[in-house]
Amino acid sequence: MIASLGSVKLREPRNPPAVLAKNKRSKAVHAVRAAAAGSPRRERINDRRAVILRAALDLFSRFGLHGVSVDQVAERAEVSKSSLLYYFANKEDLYVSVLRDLLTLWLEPLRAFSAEQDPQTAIANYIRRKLVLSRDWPDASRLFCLELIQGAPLLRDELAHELHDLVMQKAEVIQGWVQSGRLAPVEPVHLVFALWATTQHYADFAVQVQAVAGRTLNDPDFFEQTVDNVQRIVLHGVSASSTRKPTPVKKRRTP
Amino acid sequence: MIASLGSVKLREPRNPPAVLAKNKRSKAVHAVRAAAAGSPRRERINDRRAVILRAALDLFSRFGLHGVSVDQVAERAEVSKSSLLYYFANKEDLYVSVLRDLLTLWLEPLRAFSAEQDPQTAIANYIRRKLVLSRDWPDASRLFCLELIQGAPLLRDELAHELHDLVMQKAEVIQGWVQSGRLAPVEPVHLVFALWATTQHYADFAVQVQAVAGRTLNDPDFFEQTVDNVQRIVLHGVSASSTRKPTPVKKRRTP
DNA sequence: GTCTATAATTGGATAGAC
DNA sequence: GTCTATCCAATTATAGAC
Repeated sequence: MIASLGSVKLREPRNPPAVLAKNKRSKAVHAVRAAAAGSPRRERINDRRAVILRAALDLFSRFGLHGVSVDQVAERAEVSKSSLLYYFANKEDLYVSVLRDLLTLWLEPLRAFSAEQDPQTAIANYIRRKLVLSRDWPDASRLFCLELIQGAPLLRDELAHELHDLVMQKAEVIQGWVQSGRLAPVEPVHLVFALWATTQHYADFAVQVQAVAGRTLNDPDFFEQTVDNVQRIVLHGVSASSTRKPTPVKKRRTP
Repeated sequence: MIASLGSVKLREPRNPPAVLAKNKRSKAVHAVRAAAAGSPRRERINDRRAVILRAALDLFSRFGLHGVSVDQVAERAEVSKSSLLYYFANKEDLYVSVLRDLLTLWLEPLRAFSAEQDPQTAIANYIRRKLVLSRDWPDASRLFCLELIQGAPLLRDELAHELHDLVMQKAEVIQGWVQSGRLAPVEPVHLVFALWATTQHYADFAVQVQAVAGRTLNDPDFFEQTVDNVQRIVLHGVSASSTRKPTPVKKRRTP
Protein backbone atom coordinates (compact mmCIF):
# COMPACT_ATOMS: atom_id res chain seq x y z
CA MET A 1 0.00 0.00 0.00
CA ILE A 2 0.89 3.58 0.12
CA ALA A 3 1.73 5.89 -2.57
CA SER A 4 4.09 8.46 -3.67
CA LEU A 5 3.28 12.11 -3.58
CA GLY A 6 3.81 12.07 -7.25
CA SER A 7 0.72 10.15 -7.97
CA VAL A 8 -1.49 12.77 -6.40
CA LYS A 9 -0.14 15.99 -7.65
CA LEU A 10 -0.09 14.99 -11.18
CA ARG A 11 0.79 18.20 -12.81
CA GLU A 12 3.13 19.53 -10.24
CA PRO A 13 6.84 19.35 -9.86
CA ARG A 14 8.34 17.36 -7.02
CA ASN A 15 9.75 19.11 -4.00
CA PRO A 16 7.04 21.34 -2.66
CA PRO A 17 8.19 24.71 -1.36
CA ALA A 18 10.10 23.98 1.81
CA VAL A 19 8.23 26.78 3.49
CA LEU A 20 6.85 25.77 6.76
CA ALA A 21 7.60 28.45 9.32
CA LYS A 22 4.47 30.56 9.53
CA ASN A 23 3.16 28.55 12.40
CA LYS A 24 4.87 29.90 15.45
CA ARG A 25 2.36 28.52 17.85
CA SER A 26 2.94 24.93 16.89
CA LYS A 27 5.54 24.69 19.60
CA ALA A 28 2.99 25.71 22.18
CA VAL A 29 0.69 23.00 21.02
CA HIS A 30 3.27 20.30 21.28
CA ALA A 31 4.37 21.59 24.63
CA VAL A 32 1.58 19.44 25.96
CA ARG A 33 3.87 16.56 25.46
CA ALA A 34 6.94 18.43 26.57
CA ALA A 35 5.26 18.47 29.94
CA ALA A 36 8.01 18.66 32.51
CA ALA A 37 10.68 19.80 30.17
CA GLY A 38 13.50 21.75 31.64
CA SER A 39 16.83 20.24 30.75
CA PRO A 40 18.28 21.59 27.52
CA ARG A 41 18.57 18.03 26.35
CA ARG A 42 14.88 17.37 26.79
CA GLU A 43 14.25 20.56 24.91
CA ARG A 44 16.31 19.49 21.98
CA ILE A 45 14.53 16.19 21.86
CA ASN A 46 11.20 17.88 21.99
CA ASP A 47 12.28 20.29 19.32
CA ARG A 48 13.15 17.37 17.14
CA ARG A 49 9.84 15.75 17.80
CA ALA A 50 8.08 19.02 17.15
CA VAL A 51 9.79 19.47 13.83
CA ILE A 52 8.76 15.99 12.79
CA LEU A 53 5.21 16.51 13.97
CA ARG A 54 5.00 19.76 12.08
CA ALA A 55 6.23 18.13 8.88
CA ALA A 56 3.85 15.25 9.39
CA LEU A 57 0.89 17.57 9.83
CA ASP A 58 1.81 19.41 6.70
CA LEU A 59 1.96 16.27 4.59
CA PHE A 60 -0.76 14.17 6.17
CA SER A 61 -3.21 17.05 5.92
CA ARG A 62 -2.69 17.20 2.19
CA PHE A 63 -2.38 13.56 1.23
CA GLY A 64 -3.81 11.58 4.09
CA LEU A 65 -2.20 8.82 6.11
CA HIS A 66 -1.82 6.52 3.15
CA GLY A 67 -0.78 9.22 0.75
CA VAL A 68 2.46 9.93 2.52
CA SER A 69 5.44 7.71 3.18
CA VAL A 70 7.56 7.83 6.29
CA ASP A 71 10.44 8.71 4.05
CA GLN A 72 8.69 11.81 2.81
CA VAL A 73 7.95 13.04 6.30
CA ALA A 74 11.56 12.45 7.27
CA GLU A 75 12.78 14.31 4.24
CA ARG A 76 10.58 17.30 4.94
CA ALA A 77 11.58 17.33 8.59
CA GLU A 78 15.19 17.02 7.48
CA VAL A 79 15.91 13.91 9.49
CA SER A 80 16.61 10.41 8.32
CA LYS A 81 13.87 7.86 8.22
CA SER A 82 15.53 5.79 10.92
CA SER A 83 15.84 8.83 13.10
CA LEU A 84 12.17 9.51 12.74
CA LEU A 85 11.42 5.94 13.71
CA TYR A 86 13.48 6.45 16.81
CA TYR A 87 11.08 9.12 18.02
CA PHE A 88 7.89 7.43 16.88
CA ALA A 89 7.33 3.73 17.13
CA ASN A 90 5.84 3.50 13.68
CA LYS A 91 3.93 5.44 11.09
CA GLU A 92 0.61 5.15 12.84
CA ASP A 93 2.05 6.33 16.12
CA LEU A 94 3.27 9.42 14.35
CA TYR A 95 -0.10 10.00 12.77
CA VAL A 96 -2.02 9.60 15.99
CA SER A 97 0.41 11.87 17.80
CA VAL A 98 -0.37 14.61 15.33
CA LEU A 99 -4.10 14.06 15.66
CA ARG A 100 -4.15 14.13 19.43
CA ASP A 101 -2.61 17.55 19.54
CA LEU A 102 -5.25 18.80 17.16
CA LEU A 103 -8.25 17.79 19.15
CA THR A 104 -7.46 20.24 21.93
CA LEU A 105 -6.86 23.10 19.55
CA TRP A 106 -9.98 22.16 17.69
CA LEU A 107 -12.35 22.24 20.61
CA GLU A 108 -10.95 25.29 22.28
CA PRO A 109 -13.28 27.98 20.93
CA LEU A 110 -16.35 26.03 21.93
CA ARG A 111 -15.18 25.87 25.54
CA ALA A 112 -15.54 29.63 25.74
CA PHE A 113 -19.34 29.41 25.66
CA SER A 114 -20.81 30.04 29.07
CA ALA A 115 -24.31 30.73 30.26
CA GLU A 116 -23.68 34.20 31.64
CA GLN A 117 -22.45 35.56 28.33
CA ASP A 118 -24.63 37.44 25.94
CA PRO A 119 -25.45 34.79 23.35
CA GLN A 120 -25.05 37.08 20.37
CA THR A 121 -21.65 38.21 21.51
CA ALA A 122 -20.61 34.68 22.36
CA ILE A 123 -21.59 33.44 18.93
CA ALA A 124 -20.03 36.37 17.10
CA ASN A 125 -16.80 35.84 19.00
CA TYR A 126 -16.86 32.14 18.36
CA ILE A 127 -17.17 32.72 14.65
CA ARG A 128 -14.25 35.09 14.59
CA ARG A 129 -12.04 32.82 16.67
CA LYS A 130 -12.83 29.82 14.56
CA LEU A 131 -12.14 31.73 11.38
CA VAL A 132 -8.81 32.82 12.81
CA LEU A 133 -8.01 29.18 13.40
CA SER A 134 -9.11 28.34 9.90
CA ARG A 135 -6.85 31.02 8.56
CA ASP A 136 -3.80 30.28 10.68
CA TRP A 137 -3.90 26.51 10.84
CA PRO A 138 -5.74 25.39 7.78
CA ASP A 139 -3.84 22.15 7.70
CA ALA A 140 -4.88 21.33 11.23
CA SER A 141 -8.46 21.81 10.21
CA ARG A 142 -7.99 19.74 7.09
CA LEU A 143 -6.31 16.83 8.78
CA PHE A 144 -9.04 16.69 11.35
CA CYS A 145 -11.59 16.81 8.58
CA LEU A 146 -9.84 14.05 6.66
CA GLU A 147 -9.85 11.86 9.70
CA LEU A 148 -13.50 12.49 10.43
CA ILE A 149 -14.59 11.78 6.92
CA GLN A 150 -12.91 8.45 7.04
CA GLY A 151 -14.81 7.55 10.14
CA ALA A 152 -12.13 8.69 12.57
CA PRO A 153 -11.05 5.17 13.43
CA LEU A 154 -8.23 6.57 15.48
CA LEU A 155 -10.25 9.21 17.26
CA ARG A 156 -13.42 7.33 17.84
CA ASP A 157 -12.97 7.08 21.56
CA GLU A 158 -12.08 10.71 22.00
CA LEU A 159 -15.05 11.69 19.87
CA ALA A 160 -17.41 9.52 21.81
CA HIS A 161 -16.32 10.96 25.13
CA GLU A 162 -14.43 14.22 25.14
CA LEU A 163 -16.27 15.78 22.23
CA HIS A 164 -19.66 14.36 23.05
CA ASP A 165 -19.47 15.57 26.62
CA LEU A 166 -18.31 19.02 25.66
CA VAL A 167 -21.06 19.48 23.11
CA MET A 168 -23.72 18.22 25.48
CA GLN A 169 -22.52 20.64 28.09
CA LYS A 170 -22.59 23.55 25.69
CA ALA A 171 -25.92 22.42 24.31
CA GLU A 172 -27.34 23.08 27.74
CA VAL A 173 -25.94 26.56 27.73
CA ILE A 174 -27.55 27.19 24.36
CA GLN A 175 -30.78 25.65 25.50
CA GLY A 176 -30.74 28.03 28.42
CA TRP A 177 -30.36 30.98 26.10
CA VAL A 178 -33.30 29.76 24.05
CA GLN A 179 -35.51 29.19 27.05
CA SER A 180 -34.77 32.59 28.49
CA GLY A 181 -35.73 34.08 25.16
CA ARG A 182 -32.29 35.44 24.44
CA LEU A 183 -31.91 33.19 21.42
CA ALA A 184 -34.40 32.16 18.76
CA PRO A 185 -35.76 28.65 19.12
CA VAL A 186 -33.14 26.34 17.69
CA GLU A 187 -32.03 22.83 18.45
CA PRO A 188 -28.62 23.37 20.06
CA VAL A 189 -26.68 20.64 18.29
CA HIS A 190 -27.72 21.98 14.92
CA LEU A 191 -26.46 25.40 15.85
CA VAL A 192 -23.16 23.88 16.86
CA PHE A 193 -22.98 22.01 13.57
CA ALA A 194 -23.79 25.16 11.65
CA LEU A 195 -21.05 27.05 13.46
CA TRP A 196 -18.49 24.35 12.79
CA ALA A 197 -19.49 23.89 9.20
CA THR A 198 -19.59 27.50 8.13
CA THR A 199 -16.26 28.38 9.68
CA GLN A 200 -14.21 25.33 8.84
CA HIS A 201 -15.41 25.43 5.30
CA TYR A 202 -12.96 28.22 4.54
CA ALA A 203 -10.01 26.10 5.63
CA ASP A 204 -11.07 22.69 4.44
CA PHE A 205 -12.29 23.83 1.06
CA ALA A 206 -9.76 26.55 0.51
CA VAL A 207 -9.21 25.30 -3.01
CA GLN A 208 -12.86 25.65 -3.80
CA VAL A 209 -13.06 29.03 -2.10
CA GLN A 210 -10.10 30.14 -4.15
CA ALA A 211 -11.66 28.81 -7.34
CA VAL A 212 -14.96 30.52 -6.68
CA ALA A 213 -14.09 33.72 -4.83
CA GLY A 214 -10.58 34.19 -6.15
CA ARG A 215 -9.26 34.74 -2.65
CA THR A 216 -8.81 32.93 0.64
CA LEU A 217 -8.72 33.95 4.29
CA ASN A 218 -5.10 34.97 3.91
CA ASP A 219 -6.35 38.07 2.19
CA PRO A 220 -7.11 40.43 5.11
CA ASP A 221 -9.94 42.11 3.31
CA PHE A 222 -11.55 38.82 2.42
CA PHE A 223 -11.05 37.62 5.97
CA GLU A 224 -13.02 40.51 7.43
CA GLN A 225 -15.67 40.16 4.80
CA THR A 226 -16.00 36.50 5.71
CA VAL A 227 -16.28 37.15 9.44
CA ASP A 228 -18.92 39.73 8.77
CA ASN A 229 -20.98 37.59 6.43
CA VAL A 230 -20.85 34.41 8.48
CA GLN A 231 -21.85 36.33 11.59
CA ARG A 232 -24.75 37.90 9.76
CA ILE A 233 -26.02 34.71 8.25
CA VAL A 234 -25.90 32.72 11.46
CA LEU A 235 -27.13 35.48 13.71
CA HIS A 236 -29.69 37.18 11.54
CA GLY A 237 -30.28 34.96 8.56
CA VAL A 238 -30.65 36.13 5.00
CA SER A 239 -34.37 36.56 5.06
CA ALA A 240 -35.18 40.14 4.17
CA SER A 241 -37.82 40.39 6.84
CA SER A 242 -35.35 39.75 9.62
CA THR A 243 -34.65 42.55 12.00
CA ARG A 244 -31.02 43.41 11.63
CA LYS A 245 -28.61 46.17 12.24
CA PRO A 246 -28.76 48.20 9.07
CA THR A 247 -25.19 47.44 8.12
CA PRO A 248 -25.12 48.13 4.40
CA VAL A 249 -22.83 45.85 2.46
CA LYS A 250 -19.88 47.78 1.30
CA LYS A 251 -19.36 47.56 -2.41
CA ARG A 252 -16.84 44.79 -2.71
CA ARG A 253 -15.19 43.15 -5.61
CA THR A 254 -16.26 39.57 -5.98
CA PRO A 255 -14.01 38.11 -8.61
CA MET B 1 -22.68 5.10 -9.83
CA ILE B 2 -23.41 6.61 -6.60
CA ALA B 3 -23.60 5.42 -3.21
CA SER B 4 -25.22 3.17 -0.80
CA LEU B 5 -26.44 4.31 2.51
CA GLY B 6 -24.36 1.58 3.94
CA SER B 7 -21.12 3.44 4.09
CA VAL B 8 -22.08 5.28 7.20
CA LYS B 9 -22.47 2.23 9.29
CA LEU B 10 -18.82 1.59 9.74
CA ARG B 11 -18.77 -1.45 11.89
CA GLU B 12 -20.72 -3.65 9.63
CA PRO B 13 -19.70 -6.79 7.91
CA ARG B 14 -18.25 -6.69 4.48
CA ASN B 15 -20.38 -7.13 1.42
CA PRO B 16 -22.82 -4.27 1.49
CA PRO B 17 -26.21 -4.73 0.00
CA ALA B 18 -25.40 -5.16 -3.65
CA VAL B 19 -28.04 -2.59 -4.29
CA LEU B 20 -26.93 -0.04 -6.68
CA ALA B 21 -29.61 0.55 -9.17
CA LYS B 22 -31.26 3.68 -7.88
CA ASN B 23 -29.27 5.97 -10.10
CA LYS B 24 -30.28 5.38 -13.61
CA ARG B 25 -28.00 8.04 -14.87
CA SER B 26 -24.84 6.10 -14.31
CA LYS B 27 -25.37 4.26 -17.50
CA ALA B 28 -25.86 7.46 -19.38
CA VAL B 29 -22.66 8.84 -18.01
CA HIS B 30 -20.59 5.91 -19.03
CA ALA B 31 -22.22 5.89 -22.37
CA VAL B 32 -19.50 8.33 -23.26
CA ARG B 33 -17.33 5.32 -23.55
CA ALA B 34 -20.06 3.07 -24.80
CA ALA B 35 -20.55 5.49 -27.66
CA ALA B 36 -23.17 3.92 -29.87
CA ALA B 37 -24.61 1.56 -27.32
CA GLY B 38 -27.69 -0.48 -28.05
CA SER B 39 -26.57 -4.06 -28.25
CA PRO B 40 -27.30 -6.16 -25.19
CA ARG B 41 -23.63 -6.91 -25.06
CA ARG B 42 -22.73 -3.26 -24.70
CA GLU B 43 -25.26 -3.07 -21.92
CA ARG B 44 -23.64 -5.83 -20.02
CA ILE B 45 -20.30 -4.12 -20.30
CA ASN B 46 -21.72 -0.95 -18.93
CA ASP B 47 -23.30 -2.83 -16.09
CA ARG B 48 -19.96 -4.29 -15.27
CA ARG B 49 -18.35 -0.90 -15.32
CA ALA B 50 -21.13 0.48 -13.16
CA VAL B 51 -20.68 -2.23 -10.57
CA ILE B 52 -16.98 -1.51 -10.41
CA LEU B 53 -17.55 2.22 -10.16
CA ARG B 54 -20.03 1.68 -7.39
CA ALA B 55 -17.61 -0.43 -5.42
CA ALA B 56 -14.86 2.09 -6.04
CA LEU B 57 -16.96 4.97 -4.76
CA ASP B 58 -17.82 3.06 -1.67
CA LEU B 59 -14.21 2.32 -0.82
CA PHE B 60 -12.49 5.45 -2.04
CA SER B 61 -14.93 7.61 -0.13
CA ARG B 62 -13.96 5.93 3.09
CA PHE B 63 -10.25 5.40 2.69
CA GLY B 64 -9.13 7.73 -0.05
CA LEU B 65 -7.28 6.93 -3.22
CA HIS B 66 -4.22 5.63 -1.44
CA GLY B 67 -6.09 3.83 1.25
CA VAL B 68 -7.59 1.33 -1.13
CA SER B 69 -5.93 -1.24 -3.34
CA VAL B 70 -7.19 -2.24 -6.73
CA ASP B 71 -7.58 -5.71 -5.34
CA GLN B 72 -10.00 -4.51 -2.71
CA VAL B 73 -12.16 -2.73 -5.23
CA ALA B 74 -12.18 -5.83 -7.41
CA GLU B 75 -13.13 -8.00 -4.49
CA ARG B 76 -15.98 -5.76 -3.49
CA ALA B 77 -17.20 -5.55 -7.06
CA GLU B 78 -16.88 -9.31 -7.30
CA VAL B 79 -14.64 -9.28 -10.32
CA SER B 80 -11.02 -10.25 -10.60
CA LYS B 81 -8.36 -7.63 -10.43
CA SER B 82 -7.32 -8.28 -14.00
CA SER B 83 -10.87 -7.93 -15.11
CA LEU B 84 -11.10 -4.58 -13.42
CA LEU B 85 -7.95 -3.48 -15.16
CA TYR B 86 -9.52 -4.45 -18.42
CA TYR B 87 -12.25 -1.84 -17.92
CA PHE B 88 -10.04 0.85 -16.43
CA ALA B 89 -6.56 1.55 -17.67
CA ASN B 90 -5.19 1.84 -14.15
CA LYS B 91 -6.10 2.77 -10.63
CA GLU B 92 -6.07 6.46 -11.26
CA ASP B 93 -8.29 6.17 -14.29
CA LEU B 94 -10.80 4.38 -12.11
CA TYR B 95 -10.59 7.06 -9.46
CA VAL B 96 -11.03 9.92 -11.87
CA SER B 97 -13.94 8.17 -13.54
CA VAL B 98 -15.71 8.04 -10.22
CA LEU B 99 -15.02 11.68 -9.50
CA ARG B 100 -16.25 12.99 -12.80
CA ASP B 101 -19.65 11.49 -12.30
CA LEU B 102 -19.92 13.17 -8.95
CA LEU B 103 -19.42 16.72 -10.10
CA THR B 104 -22.70 16.81 -11.97
CA LEU B 105 -24.68 15.36 -9.12
CA TRP B 106 -22.94 17.72 -6.76
CA LEU B 107 -23.79 20.90 -8.58
CA GLU B 108 -27.32 20.02 -9.53
CA PRO B 109 -29.27 21.65 -6.70
CA LEU B 110 -27.56 24.96 -7.24
CA ARG B 111 -28.65 25.05 -10.87
CA ALA B 112 -32.24 25.32 -9.72
CA PHE B 113 -31.72 28.89 -8.47
CA SER B 114 -33.33 31.37 -10.82
CA ALA B 115 -34.11 35.04 -10.52
CA GLU B 116 -37.86 34.77 -10.83
CA GLN B 117 -38.18 32.48 -7.82
CA ASP B 118 -39.02 33.68 -4.39
CA PRO B 119 -35.63 33.70 -2.67
CA GLN B 120 -36.85 32.26 0.59
CA THR B 121 -38.56 29.39 -1.15
CA ALA B 122 -35.58 28.80 -3.41
CA ILE B 123 -33.22 28.65 -0.46
CA ALA B 124 -35.50 26.48 1.63
CA ASN B 125 -35.87 24.08 -1.27
CA TYR B 126 -32.16 24.05 -1.89
CA ILE B 127 -31.48 23.10 1.69
CA ARG B 128 -33.92 20.25 1.57
CA ARG B 129 -32.62 18.93 -1.73
CA LYS B 130 -29.04 19.09 -0.57
CA LEU B 131 -29.88 17.31 2.65
CA VAL B 132 -31.63 14.61 0.65
CA LEU B 133 -28.43 14.17 -1.32
CA SER B 134 -26.43 14.10 1.88
CA ARG B 135 -28.71 11.44 3.23
CA ASP B 136 -28.94 9.28 0.13
CA TRP B 137 -25.42 9.59 -1.23
CA PRO B 138 -23.22 10.33 1.71
CA ASP B 139 -20.25 8.65 0.16
CA ALA B 140 -20.54 10.77 -2.96
CA SER B 141 -20.39 13.82 -0.76
CA ARG B 142 -17.49 12.45 1.18
CA LEU B 143 -15.40 11.49 -1.79
CA PHE B 144 -15.88 14.91 -3.26
CA CYS B 145 -14.92 16.42 0.06
CA LEU B 146 -11.84 14.25 0.32
CA GLU B 147 -10.73 15.31 -3.08
CA LEU B 148 -11.30 18.98 -2.37
CA ILE B 149 -9.43 18.91 0.90
CA GLN B 150 -6.45 17.45 -0.83
CA GLY B 151 -6.45 20.29 -3.28
CA ALA B 152 -8.49 18.55 -5.93
CA PRO B 153 -5.53 17.91 -8.18
CA LEU B 154 -7.71 15.86 -10.44
CA LEU B 155 -10.61 18.28 -10.54
CA ARG B 156 -8.78 21.54 -10.63
CA ASP B 157 -9.78 22.37 -14.16
CA GLU B 158 -13.41 21.51 -13.67
CA LEU B 159 -13.46 23.60 -10.52
CA ALA B 160 -11.87 26.55 -12.19
CA HIS B 161 -14.36 26.54 -15.02
CA GLU B 162 -17.58 24.63 -14.56
CA LEU B 163 -18.00 25.37 -10.89
CA HIS B 164 -16.68 28.89 -10.99
CA ASP B 165 -18.97 29.85 -13.83
CA LEU B 166 -22.01 28.31 -12.22
CA VAL B 167 -21.42 30.03 -8.92
CA MET B 168 -20.80 33.38 -10.58
CA GLN B 169 -24.01 33.00 -12.50
CA LYS B 170 -26.00 32.18 -9.38
CA ALA B 171 -24.22 34.92 -7.46
CA GLU B 172 -25.85 37.36 -9.84
CA VAL B 173 -29.24 35.90 -9.13
CA ILE B 174 -28.63 36.27 -5.42
CA GLN B 175 -27.29 39.78 -5.89
CA GLY B 176 -30.50 40.60 -7.72
CA TRP B 177 -32.56 39.36 -4.80
CA VAL B 178 -30.54 41.52 -2.44
CA GLN B 179 -30.80 44.60 -4.59
CA SER B 180 -34.53 44.24 -4.97
CA GLY B 181 -34.78 44.00 -1.22
CA ARG B 182 -36.08 40.47 -1.23
CA LEU B 183 -33.03 39.20 0.58
CA ALA B 184 -31.01 40.73 3.40
CA PRO B 185 -27.70 42.26 2.36
CA VAL B 186 -25.26 39.41 2.02
CA GLU B 187 -22.27 38.74 -0.16
CA PRO B 188 -23.56 36.03 -2.52
CA VAL B 189 -20.55 33.73 -2.45
CA HIS B 190 -20.66 33.56 1.31
CA LEU B 191 -24.28 32.55 1.21
CA VAL B 192 -23.41 29.82 -1.25
CA PHE B 193 -20.60 28.63 0.99
CA ALA B 194 -22.88 28.64 3.99
CA LEU B 195 -25.45 26.58 2.13
CA TRP B 196 -22.90 24.06 1.00
CA ALA B 197 -21.22 23.84 4.36
CA THR B 198 -24.28 23.46 6.54
CA THR B 199 -25.86 20.78 4.39
CA GLN B 200 -22.87 18.68 3.47
CA HIS B 201 -21.74 18.64 7.04
CA TYR B 202 -24.30 15.98 7.83
CA ALA B 203 -22.88 13.64 5.22
CA ASP B 204 -19.19 14.37 5.51
CA PHE B 205 -19.09 14.34 9.28
CA ALA B 206 -21.69 11.68 9.83
CA VAL B 207 -19.43 10.06 12.39
CA GLN B 208 -19.24 13.24 14.36
CA VAL B 209 -22.94 13.86 14.01
CA GLN B 210 -23.55 10.36 15.26
CA ALA B 211 -21.16 10.83 18.16
CA VAL B 212 -22.74 14.10 19.19
CA ALA B 213 -26.40 13.78 18.31
CA GLY B 214 -26.70 10.02 18.52
CA ARG B 215 -28.44 9.89 15.17
CA THR B 216 -27.83 10.60 11.51
CA LEU B 217 -29.97 11.68 8.58
CA ASN B 218 -31.06 8.10 8.10
CA ASP B 219 -33.34 8.60 11.04
CA PRO B 220 -36.45 10.18 9.45
CA ASP B 221 -37.25 12.21 12.50
CA PHE B 222 -33.75 13.55 12.75
CA PHE B 223 -33.79 14.29 9.03
CA GLU B 224 -36.84 16.53 9.31
CA GLN B 225 -35.47 18.18 12.39
CA THR B 226 -32.28 18.92 10.49
CA VAL B 227 -34.07 20.39 7.48
CA ASP B 228 -36.09 22.57 9.77
CA ASN B 229 -33.17 23.82 11.82
CA VAL B 230 -30.84 24.49 8.91
CA GLN B 231 -33.57 26.38 7.10
CA ARG B 232 -34.24 28.47 10.17
CA ILE B 233 -30.65 29.28 10.88
CA VAL B 234 -29.81 30.28 7.34
CA LEU B 235 -33.05 32.09 6.64
CA HIS B 236 -33.76 33.74 9.96
CA GLY B 237 -30.66 33.39 12.07
CA VAL B 238 -30.60 32.52 15.72
CA SER B 239 -30.75 36.03 17.01
CA ALA B 240 -33.79 36.35 19.24
CA SER B 241 -34.69 39.73 17.84
CA SER B 242 -35.19 38.38 14.34
CA THR B 243 -38.65 38.42 12.91
CA ARG B 244 -39.60 34.84 12.31
CA LYS B 245 -42.58 32.69 11.84
CA PRO B 246 -43.47 31.63 15.34
CA THR B 247 -42.71 27.98 14.74
CA PRO B 248 -42.19 26.63 18.21
CA VAL B 249 -39.62 23.90 18.46
CA LYS B 250 -41.31 20.66 19.14
CA LYS B 251 -39.95 18.94 22.18
CA ARG B 252 -37.42 16.59 20.74
CA ARG B 253 -35.08 14.15 22.29
CA THR B 254 -31.48 15.15 21.85
CA PRO B 255 -29.49 12.20 23.07
C1' DG C 1 -13.41 -10.91 -21.92
C1' DT C 2 -11.62 -13.31 -18.00
C1' DC C 3 -8.38 -15.68 -15.41
C1' DT C 4 -3.59 -17.28 -13.21
C1' DA C 5 0.89 -16.23 -12.63
C1' DT C 6 4.44 -13.14 -12.19
C1' DA C 7 7.36 -9.14 -12.97
C1' DA C 8 8.65 -4.78 -10.97
C1' DT C 9 8.35 -1.40 -7.52
C1' DT C 10 7.36 0.79 -3.32
C1' DG C 11 7.64 1.42 1.32
C1' DG C 12 7.39 0.05 6.39
C1' DA C 13 10.34 -1.56 9.65
C1' DT C 14 14.74 -3.55 11.67
C1' DA C 15 19.85 -4.68 12.40
C1' DG C 16 23.85 -3.16 13.64
C1' DA C 17 27.88 0.03 13.03
C1' DC C 18 29.38 4.35 14.81
C1' DG D 1 20.95 9.28 19.00
C1' DT D 2 21.83 8.87 14.19
C1' DC D 3 23.01 6.68 10.05
C1' DT D 4 23.54 2.92 6.13
C1' DA D 5 22.12 -1.20 4.47
C1' DT D 6 18.77 -4.52 4.07
C1' DC D 7 14.76 -7.54 4.71
C1' DC D 8 10.17 -8.49 3.64
C1' DA D 9 5.30 -7.56 2.84
C1' DA D 10 2.09 -5.24 0.00
C1' DT D 11 0.62 -3.59 -4.48
C1' DT D 12 0.49 -2.03 -9.19
C1' DA D 13 0.54 -3.59 -13.58
C1' DT D 14 1.48 -6.91 -17.32
C1' DA D 15 2.00 -11.46 -19.89
C1' DG D 16 -0.11 -14.95 -21.77
C1' DA D 17 -3.25 -19.11 -21.51
C1' DC D 18 -8.06 -20.17 -22.26
